[in-house]
Amino acid sequence: MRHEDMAAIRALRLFSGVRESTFTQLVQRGFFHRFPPGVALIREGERPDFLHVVVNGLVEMYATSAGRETTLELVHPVRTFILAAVLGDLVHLQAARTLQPSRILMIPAEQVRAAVAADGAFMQAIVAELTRNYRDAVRNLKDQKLRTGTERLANWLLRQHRAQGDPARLEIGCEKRTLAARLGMTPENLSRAFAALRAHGVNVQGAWAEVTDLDALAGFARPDPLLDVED
Amino acid sequence: MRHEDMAAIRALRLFSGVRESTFTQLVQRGFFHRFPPGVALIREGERPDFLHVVVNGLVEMYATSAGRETTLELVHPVRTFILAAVLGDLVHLQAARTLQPSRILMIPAEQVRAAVAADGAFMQAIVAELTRNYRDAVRNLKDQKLRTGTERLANWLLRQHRAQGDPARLEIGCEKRTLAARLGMTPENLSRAFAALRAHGVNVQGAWAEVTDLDALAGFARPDPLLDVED
DNA sequence: TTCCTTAATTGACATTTATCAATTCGTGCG
DNA sequence: CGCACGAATTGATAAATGTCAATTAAGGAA
Repeated sequence: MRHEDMAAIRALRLFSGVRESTFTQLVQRGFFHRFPPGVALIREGERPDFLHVVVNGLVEMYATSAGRETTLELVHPVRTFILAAVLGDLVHLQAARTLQPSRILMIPAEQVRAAVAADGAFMQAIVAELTRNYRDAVRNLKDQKLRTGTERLANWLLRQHRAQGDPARLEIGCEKRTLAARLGMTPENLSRAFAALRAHGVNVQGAWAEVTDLDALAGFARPDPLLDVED
Repeated sequence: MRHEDMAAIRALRLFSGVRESTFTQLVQRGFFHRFPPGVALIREGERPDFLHVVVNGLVEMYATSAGRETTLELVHPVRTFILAAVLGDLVHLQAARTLQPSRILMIPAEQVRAAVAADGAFMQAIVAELTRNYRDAVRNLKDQKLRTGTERLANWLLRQHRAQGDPARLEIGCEKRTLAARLGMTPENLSRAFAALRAHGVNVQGAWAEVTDLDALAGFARPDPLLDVED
């Protein structure tokens, strides 16, 4: 494994404060895997074999029911996913697939559970991480229930803009169809939402969006610190 | 405190396996409070003072943004709420108010955090509880994104029917306006959804709903074990 | 009981969102 | 380079949901 990958993984909140021996054991018992885009990593309803860490690429968490499908989250590097299922050995409520060529560290679930029992600091970090996951889910639920599709897009753009360091042009970072599913709308309606935001200082051009009038966009989006700012 | 209340609280997943001394200290440092209906217990954006346990009555968790409001959860006895915020000393993402006269045990947040540090079994129980909360939130998000309003109502009825022991008539348990907000729709649309379900074996009469044709209702609702069955 | 207040329902209409179809755009491959 | 394929956009229409207004139903207080 590359040294900078290791450092990035070590820097994860999930491992902050854990003993060096705990961390090295977890990583050494795990293994890296490369996947092309479109590979199913996790299926709904199955039990977890590995805790996953996206080191490179992009992973989509999605869910289906009665023939419909939606995207719940996009997992960028460096982040873990399916922690809750691994800890409780519970069936996956979400499926996962690669959207881009991705390198993923897979740590055997049994190792994670053993490490939790052995290292109190790791358990503390896990409590913090689960708290974060829970609160992100609540924020997503509020976003979905309290805002229209165009408002969700506007606020997503504001969050991205900020996360990317307030650039002149921000990168969308995934196909628009994926963004649409993530925001809980159809691709057609995402197009119309982008069109509607032209009147509020947003210009889309392919995979990039230019924010020409931040105040106008914020005026329309009405961002809410409890919804749009992480802890 | 009544003995049966104490027993019910002790039986909470959150306290399963914790040392007797941990439990008694938490409860003794806490205190009971009675509230009439409609009392604001928690405000969004504030920091947690107490971990709450609903021992009696009914509490609504709700959230607002940009002038809109929605219900995220109804907390029935005996259940805790705002655990995640208490553990991390994080601002509340949800507000809480009583819907019925309620008795609530309030445990100082500082006590909870101290107990976590002192009792490993308590921390384990907390990991399990946070996992559950997270997964419930994910289920709610899937419900919201993958189903129409009428389908959410149909599946809610199926879950209630089962939870109440498959009775001939099930109790709705709250005002319809509250149920509407919980299901992410307006009271008007809830009325229409109930009307639509008459064709699928459901008869509403005031605070009760009669399921005359379970198969028909299930055929319409298309319940999903990953969505409608708890772990 | 009767009155009064609020919840619930119903209807008419507006808005939002989804669906289907038809182009257009963009990118990668031959 | 041009072609081919999938993504994205646009238009037309339908379905779902929200809003406003009016009416009915239900529950609590005098």
